[in-house]
Amino acid sequence: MSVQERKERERAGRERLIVATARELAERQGWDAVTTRRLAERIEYSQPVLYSHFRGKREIIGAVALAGAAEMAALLRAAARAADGPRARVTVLARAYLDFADRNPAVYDAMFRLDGGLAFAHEDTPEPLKDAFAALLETLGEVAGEGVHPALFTEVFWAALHGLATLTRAGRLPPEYTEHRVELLVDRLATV
Amino acid sequence: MSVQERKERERAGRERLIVATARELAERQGWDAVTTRRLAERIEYSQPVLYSHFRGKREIIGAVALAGAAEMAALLRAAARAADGPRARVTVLARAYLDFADRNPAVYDAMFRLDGGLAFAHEDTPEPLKDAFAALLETLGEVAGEGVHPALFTEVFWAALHGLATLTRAGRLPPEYTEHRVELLVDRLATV
DNA sequence: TCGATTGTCTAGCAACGCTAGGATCGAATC
DNA sequence: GATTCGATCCTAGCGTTGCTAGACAATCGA
Repeated sequence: MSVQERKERERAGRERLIVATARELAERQGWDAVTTRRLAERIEYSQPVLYSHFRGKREIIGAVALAGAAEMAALLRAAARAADGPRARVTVLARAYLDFADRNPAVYDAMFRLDGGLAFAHEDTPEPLKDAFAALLETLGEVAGEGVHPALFTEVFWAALHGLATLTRAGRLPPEYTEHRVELLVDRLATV
Repeated sequence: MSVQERKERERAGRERLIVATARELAERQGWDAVTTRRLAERIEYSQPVLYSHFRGKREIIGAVALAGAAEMAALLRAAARAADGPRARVTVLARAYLDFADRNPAVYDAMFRLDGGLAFAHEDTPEPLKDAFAALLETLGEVAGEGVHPALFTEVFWAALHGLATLTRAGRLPPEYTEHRVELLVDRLATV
């Protein structure tokens, strides 16, 4: 029995290694550089081993996305806790979101831009993703305003942040005015 | 002299054929299906011919993006013209934008999600892209509000639309409430 | 009519995601 | 302690990708 448990532990450890290595490689050189060959080499196993853990590259991206979502949710909650008052919380939340996207572009892409084979906006959405949205909702729901559904408000606010994050990184928006854009967004969207 | 002109016309025609075929194929089966081989087969030339017109696949995506930008700019202006009053213009503009993204997902991706090797937010940005932004600015600048730079306001509004478009199509946002989100966005962002 | 130039194609390179099938190793049995 | 047997892992290879070198043919100027 203990032998089998040890094997399962080792297997789980190797799986974490795969995900962490994929993330690191993607963050350092972009997702295009995350090939099954390179990834296999880094973890010091052969290619087929990857396929005993994941169906394919897509699922590896999905695993990175889930880990990232958990991390992001924690960061957002920590940021919100550190501010006083609904309005201030929204501002620091927005900054924290964009900061996360800026510091972890590959993880952010795995979560929201790439196809990681994950379900969204359904009841079978993975827990970490639902929780990341919940983290946004907790703070943004406070400033949705009268008669506006908090979830709908959160979706709109989130979409705006997502747009700013992706367009800025793609070079579509000059980065120097990000702070002004955030201020404008919070000013207009948040009631109070 | 006339011979050379004829050849140049034929060459230009073939280039348009390449771009149109790439667009059609991408729209029908997604950009992944747009391989140099398939594209060459459709235009009834061999692969290397593509490389005598474009540096590579990236530049073909870029060409599709430019054509799409011109088309989008015209559509946005037509939509805005059809509405009376600044506020109504903003609403139809937003709907027209999301509609374009929804009807031409591959072109939209070429413009704003994929790397088409185009410059952005610089003075050497291609004219069609600057003009598409200008089309947004013309309508959105009217409702930026006192003391808010029209371009900055346009960027924020655009980012929100872009977020809604991409997150919805990726299945991150349920599509059934799109109209409510647009209403909320216009309500809050537009002054007047 | 002949050489040069232009245009196009065939063939092939390295790298990709993914998989079939054989070797190897460790645990359980006699 | 030797032997079987199943799980584990690797070698090798398939089909496809973007892109290119070099051969070949058609066309033009002299």
